Amino acid sequence: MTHATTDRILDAAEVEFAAHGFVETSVRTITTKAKVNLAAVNYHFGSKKGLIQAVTDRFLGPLSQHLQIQLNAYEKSAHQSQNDEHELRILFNILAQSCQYVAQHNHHSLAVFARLINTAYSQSQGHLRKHLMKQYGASFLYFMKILRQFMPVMTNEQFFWRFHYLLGMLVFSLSSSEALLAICEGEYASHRGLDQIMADLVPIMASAAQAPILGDC
Amino acid sequence: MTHATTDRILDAAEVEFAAHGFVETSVRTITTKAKVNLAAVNYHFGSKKGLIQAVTDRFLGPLSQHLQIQLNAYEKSAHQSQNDEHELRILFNILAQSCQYVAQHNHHSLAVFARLINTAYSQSQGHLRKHLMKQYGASFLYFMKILRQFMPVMTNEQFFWRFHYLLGMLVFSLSSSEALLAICEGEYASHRGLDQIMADLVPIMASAAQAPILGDC
DNA sequence: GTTAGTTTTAAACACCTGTTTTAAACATAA
DNA sequence: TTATGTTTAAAACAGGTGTTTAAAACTAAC
Repeated sequence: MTHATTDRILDAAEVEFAAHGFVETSVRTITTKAKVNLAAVNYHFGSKKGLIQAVTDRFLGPLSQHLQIQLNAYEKSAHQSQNDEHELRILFNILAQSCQYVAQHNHHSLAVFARLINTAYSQSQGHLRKHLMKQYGASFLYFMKILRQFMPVMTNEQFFWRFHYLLGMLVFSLSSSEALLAICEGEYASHRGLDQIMADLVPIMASAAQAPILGDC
Repeated sequence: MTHATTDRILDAAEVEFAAHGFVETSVRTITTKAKVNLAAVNYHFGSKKGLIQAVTDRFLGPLSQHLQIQLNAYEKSAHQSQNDEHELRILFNILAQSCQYVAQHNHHSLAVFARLINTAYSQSQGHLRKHLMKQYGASFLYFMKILRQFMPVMTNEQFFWRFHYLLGMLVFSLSSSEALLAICEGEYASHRGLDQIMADLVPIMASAAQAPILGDC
């Protein structure tokens, strides 16, 4: 065992952050759940901020790596783009499968990750956003660059916003999946896992990506 | 003047909550910005929770009322449904305009509202969610009922999830608008307000509502 | 003008926060 | 074993949190 302490801290922090947000969860509850001394967080991660970044890194590192490889393979293979929507579905499917690949050993971690991104954007955690962009910006800019080719009929600005609208749908759906499952509990027979949700979203995102831009309705 | 104090508190709280979230903003900063004594919040609203509820009620009350009236008017007028997508756009536009109508005097309230919905759904224990559903659920079930007619080619279960995917896109986009604006600050010339975002989303949601359901990609 | 009810004020309360400190325990190599 | 570096431990630190208290100020009715 290399460092059981840091891993236990990361595991506990992941769960608590996802459940209650960054600000609402204290270092003390994390160290208590991890059965670790209070000072361990500052010793191993420097600060609470450092812990937050470490938690997200543990997920985003493998994700961006896997995504980059898949996108490289996609670009290498000839795509005579028969159809923009078809290519968009392939690309969103790559994103979905990269997420599932990273979360395959820990099914909770995908929901946790989505909630982390969600809170990073909706709680004004500017430091986290900047860190994420600095660390993993390249992978996602790469994804955006490829995606851009199949969303030609819009300006760069419109594309930027459209992309984040789509990303928002994905992030929110995953991070509120527990609540939604609780709502329709007993209502519907089939149970929807996160993989099912992501599969649902692929064609929806592809359609939404191609929706026209209207000045007025 | 009936109650300058409570109104000043609500106004200040709205701005701060929208900018920094519920947890990150302290009662002290609110009372300072409102130029009101610290104890005023607890005197007039009982607690910080009470203040949060008052802020959101000031938005959700008129919103659900306005929405209900508009939907009633929509149903009364004959709609020979030439086209599902067209009707969907009209309905999402009604939702968007209801939000804008309520937020016309205080632009921050919409972001606050979106943030509240977001946290209500991503919190694992949905006390807030249940409260909102009890108070304003009727209006939104009404909205869902009308929407359902123009999304016929899916089961009730599929409709339920699809609806929340769309809602998620709206909620996330509004509640993280501040972060998105910070990201593309200086990058693009035109400033995107919340009303612009909502206008963007109307055709996108209509397209996403009609996206096909695929077993596999 | 006096009284009763409401609102505002300043101070204090009790508690929780992230972080630091100092000493002890542990591990590893000479 | 001794020496060295790393990790853990308990305690304290300095500051911020929501809330409460008790006195003061104000407002309106009689």
